Amino acid sequence: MNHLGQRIRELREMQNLLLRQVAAHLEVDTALMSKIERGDRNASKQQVIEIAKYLKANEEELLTLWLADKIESTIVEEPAIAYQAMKIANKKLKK
Amino acid sequence: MNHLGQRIRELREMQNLLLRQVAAHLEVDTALMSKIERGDRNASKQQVIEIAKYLKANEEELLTLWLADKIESTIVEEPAIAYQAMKIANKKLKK
DNA sequence: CTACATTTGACAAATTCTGACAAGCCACTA
DNA sequence: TAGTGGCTTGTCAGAATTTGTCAAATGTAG
Repeated sequence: MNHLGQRIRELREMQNLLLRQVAAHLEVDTALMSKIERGDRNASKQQVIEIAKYLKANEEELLTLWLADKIESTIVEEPAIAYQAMKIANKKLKK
Repeated sequence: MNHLGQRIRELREMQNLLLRQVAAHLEVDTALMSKIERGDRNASKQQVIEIAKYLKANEEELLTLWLADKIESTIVEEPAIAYQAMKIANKKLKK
């Protein structure tokens, strides 16, 4: 369960591309690319940008999913207080 | 700028306690306690719980601030997309 | 079976985090 | 002025986590 990976896989399969091809453009192992799509590993910001480029996807969309995944992994262990904490974080954001 | 540290300092000073005393109860160096209050270092969850105990504070309140700080440090580098990402993360939370 | 794509586990290298220590700063007071 | 007490800061080693690769396993279509 991973927003970014799911979306990447969707985009990749829509274009009939192989993991190997995307991985080659990132200059990483296919195994790593597989893990990124499956949510076993996080992509770096730069990798997300490269993926967007290669898949002709909207960079901001993918980065947003990437950030959402990071936020989720931050709060996942504390579901009971996550909502309140997000409210506080959000308040700071508005400044 | 750090929610948890500010609150801890507030609580500590209201009770006229020294950094040294709180640090002793956590069994850490005073320097580390100073950094936690100033936001230079993150406290662990267990440390937050111990601090709440020692300062007779509401544990959930402090943990919420602690989590808010973690969320903030996740989004701080990406303010432009943070709001949208939080919305996505929040949606997942509701399930 | 073969060929190819993907997944998985294990690992070393790289990076980040943790807490301690020592030195420094500041305010107060003898 | 020197001394004291509380807090802050920089640096460091060890611990913990993350990163990407490799090799082997699994899946899938002819």
